[in-house]
Amino acid sequence: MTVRVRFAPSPTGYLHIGGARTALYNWLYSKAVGGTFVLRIEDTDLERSKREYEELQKQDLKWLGIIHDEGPDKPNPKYGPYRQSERLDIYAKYAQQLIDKDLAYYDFTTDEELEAIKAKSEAEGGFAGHYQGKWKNPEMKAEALKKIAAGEKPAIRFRAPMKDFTLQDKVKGEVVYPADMVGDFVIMRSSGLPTYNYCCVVDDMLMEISHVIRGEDHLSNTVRQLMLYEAFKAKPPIFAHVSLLIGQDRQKLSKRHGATSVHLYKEEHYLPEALCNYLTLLGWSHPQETDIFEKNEIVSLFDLERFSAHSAIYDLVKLKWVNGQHLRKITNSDLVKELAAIVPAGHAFLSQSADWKEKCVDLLKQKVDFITEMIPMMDQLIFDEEIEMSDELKDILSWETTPKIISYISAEVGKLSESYASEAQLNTWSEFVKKDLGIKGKPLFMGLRAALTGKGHGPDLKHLIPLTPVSVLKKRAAKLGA
RNA sequence: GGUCCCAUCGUCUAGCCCGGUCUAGGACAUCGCCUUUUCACGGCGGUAACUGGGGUUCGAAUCCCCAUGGGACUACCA
Repeated sequence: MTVRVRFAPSPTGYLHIGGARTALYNWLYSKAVGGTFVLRIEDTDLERSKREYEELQKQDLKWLGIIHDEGPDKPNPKYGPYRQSERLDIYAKYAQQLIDKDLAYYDFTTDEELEAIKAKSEAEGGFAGHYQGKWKNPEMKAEALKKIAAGEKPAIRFRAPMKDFTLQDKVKGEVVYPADMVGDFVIMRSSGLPTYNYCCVVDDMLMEISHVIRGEDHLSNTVRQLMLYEAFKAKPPIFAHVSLLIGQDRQKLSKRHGATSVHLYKEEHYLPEALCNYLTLLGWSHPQETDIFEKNEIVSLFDLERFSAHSAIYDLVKLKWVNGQHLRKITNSDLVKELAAIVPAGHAFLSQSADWKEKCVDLLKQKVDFITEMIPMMDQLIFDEEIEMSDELKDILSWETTPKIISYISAEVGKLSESYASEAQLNTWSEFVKKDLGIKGKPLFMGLRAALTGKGHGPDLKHLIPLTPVSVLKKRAAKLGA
């Protein structure tokens, strides 16, 4: 069986983190079974849909490495077009078929009348929003055609069959929808635009989508789609309704929970593979319980059997850790490139030697979880000439041995003509302090650190000092001496 | 309100389908120790969970029912 999956976003905003997750699952599955991943744009909501958002979402997907095989920019003539706004004639044609078979009918009810009906049935404790059987009068068709000829614009409503429907969902198992669950529903709006549950079915059917992996929020609606597949005498795809992402308060993930748009993570220079890694694990489990991987590494073992059925809280703390793990996997030369790209123009990092840069990132990546944190860390550790009087530093300065070390280091640093001190030089200083000044143990190392860095703690001096410009060392020593 | 879905450490989860190997495993976070004469990274260890109640069974985290809690849907949004 040829597997064809799709990701079908609405271009009404940036790519949402939840959308990215379902896109990822679809991508993973298509790769796992050698299928085709289709990108379809669901832009039938003319009010909110914008072409620029489509572009932005595509960029976000690309950033994540989720590349589609078919889509508006990679059309297959057999299945396109891929924007619903460009398929309006198709929806009209299929709607007409349903009308002809009396599986759907014209509906002239106004919004106000609808409201009234709804209010009445709710007041009676009945089925709110169920319009079953209301318009089944056969004479109404001729009358409807007359009205249309006169210029009235009706909606088209699908006649919901009064029977149970059963779905075999890959995640939820067997789901039974009772016969009176939904009433006749609109498939074509009076504006001529199709509704979601209808065009989704027409498209999935025509695009020969074999598996629909989507959010659980569509589970209830699936019964409408099942009805339509039956009306079209088409075999429904295999469905997998993955659980939703929620916030700390267990409510649906929204803006008030913080960063929910993928582009925000891109701007913050999160590693795309780290985001994919984290998102994959939020609802799917690795058979070996491995928790750090790149998406290419798991395509061979990805399947639809390992989804969890309950929703997951989106947790930035764990994402931070995952990002740090990926950061430490990047080679130093690649990391140098990444860092060079985000450092402010004219930053001292850029003018250093290749060797210096590699050693620098090697040192920094042990200290942080995000690339962006490397810049302030580097500034503080290496280029900062100022001395900040922390309690820790004050304590070290109060020892009687420390001033001796400072005056010695100050004089020694002053003698240096090269740009950087070597590790050997550091050893010489250290030996002198130990032998000639008679300082050893904690006072030696802490004092040396204070004299050279102006700080109470930090990375190993033998790695740090060769990276620190002598000019900075001189200024620090001068300030400490004063 | 109605219909549907869900329920294991604070969080993500393994185990559940095919009951015993579960005194419930892993990861994040947290705490402690080791390493580093500092910090971080790393290593080791601790605290911490089967929502409740019935039933089936020799035996239930695993199967069934009810309750409770959470969520989704209930649009001429997607």
